[in-house]
Amino acid sequence: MKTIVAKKIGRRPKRKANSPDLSKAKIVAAALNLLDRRGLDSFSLRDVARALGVYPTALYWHVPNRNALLAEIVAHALRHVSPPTDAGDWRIWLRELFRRYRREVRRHPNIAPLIGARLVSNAGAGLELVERILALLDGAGFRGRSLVDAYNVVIAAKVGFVTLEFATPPAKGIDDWKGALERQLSSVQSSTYPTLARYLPELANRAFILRWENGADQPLDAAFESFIEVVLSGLAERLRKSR
Amino acid sequence: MKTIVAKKIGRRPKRKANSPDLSKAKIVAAALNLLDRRGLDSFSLRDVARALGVYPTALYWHVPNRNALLAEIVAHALRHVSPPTDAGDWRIWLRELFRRYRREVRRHPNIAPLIGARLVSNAGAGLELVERILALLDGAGFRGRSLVDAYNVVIAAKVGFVTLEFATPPAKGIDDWKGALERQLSSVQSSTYPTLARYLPELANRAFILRWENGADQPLDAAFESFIEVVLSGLAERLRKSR
DNA sequence: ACCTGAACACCGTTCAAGT
DNA sequence: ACCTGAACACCGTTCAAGT
Repeated sequence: MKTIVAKKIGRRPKRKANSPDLSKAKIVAAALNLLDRRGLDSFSLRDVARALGVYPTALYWHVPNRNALLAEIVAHALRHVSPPTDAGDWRIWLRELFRRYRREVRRHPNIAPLIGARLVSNAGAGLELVERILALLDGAGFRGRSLVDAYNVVIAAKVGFVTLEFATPPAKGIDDWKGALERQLSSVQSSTYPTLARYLPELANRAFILRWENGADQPLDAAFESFIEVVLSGLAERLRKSR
Repeated sequence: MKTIVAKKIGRRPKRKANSPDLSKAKIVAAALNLLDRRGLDSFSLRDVARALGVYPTALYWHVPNRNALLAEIVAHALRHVSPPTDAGDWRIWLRELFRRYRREVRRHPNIAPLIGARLVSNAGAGLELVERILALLDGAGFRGRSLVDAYNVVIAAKVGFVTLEFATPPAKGIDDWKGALERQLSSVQSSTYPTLARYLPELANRAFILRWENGADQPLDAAFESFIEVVLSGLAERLRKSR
């Protein structure tokens, strides 16, 4: 009797002293940690549960399913991409946004296959950033359909390059795959592929399609900066023409 | 008796009359067909085997593993992206390349998560296209590090936008996910997100992050064309500066 | 050479049961 | 409310065996 009363009146019981005390935040943190270490191909809910010392099915109280958890992981990993404070020129602001985004993804490269190629992680970051980009482009002078297009160009540029740069290597049979690629490259003849043969030293493992490591091991810094400048000056050109 | 002799002497026995007669080409074709209809999330080797009327393990004689098969699928789906014949200006050629690439991906939208986000499909298309792009950029005037950067910019642009545009919606719980997104958008207040609220009709389901269908149902034609022009004029600008 | 067939070590998810 | 525990319907892959 007393205990029942105490339960009803006292503060929250805390279950047991050293109970796992699961929560969505803990699950997401453990899952991101696992994803960082093992990659998406070997990521499983059962491993997450194991890491938390809990039954696999316990996760389902806090998370609806695997895809939803993956979306939460992405949102959590990118929570600090929040836009920088206003700078004068819109180009400076966008440049900073692109760099910050890449910097955050680089901290958790294994989320790359989840950001560009899956719609699930869409609005995870909230609409704050969307509003800021729209306001910025509006302020720069984009209007109507031009603004919609410019917005899509910005997002595609922001996410596209980074998704490619950190694309995950195959988990299974990586050695065979690497070997095949290296053999393919080393057998390049200047008679059949003259330009490729000439530039091969600068291109091998440092250019898309011709690499066997991703941005986690071989960051494409120079290419990324070029990409930013191309997009920014291209946008500026479009703005000039639209008036 | 007769049959046995005929078997030994006659041309290749064909095993049985209506035998599956498996081959890598047949497997890839069946697999792509399945991928087109069901999506990557529900794609399985066992289903491929079922479609071919064969034991799952039979596939392993022709294909080393699942990832390798996925790479073959992508290569097969994009086999017609071969570069168009030479045009005068490098910009015209690249514009045509971008459009052709998107057109082919659009025929098999479910390969999108395999192209940008997985290194496995790297050199599947062969080095022919790489050589042509390099030669084109060299001819346009890019040299040394500028050429390497320009090449990476071109590939990132070519693959990036399309990967995003055809990013796959979540297979599980799609209704919940859609509902949540639509509710989030319909609750946008002009007091908190003024620009977003103003442009919401043009943006909803027609802009990255704010859509619940991908390019297969809602193609972003205008945005794609803008993206191309931004990249091309940006590259031209860089070329001007580099001399 | 090419496929069958059994087996292994996994999955995500549902649902009843406990506390 | 939150977790255990059993169970279901799957996976990819290895390996021996058949023909």
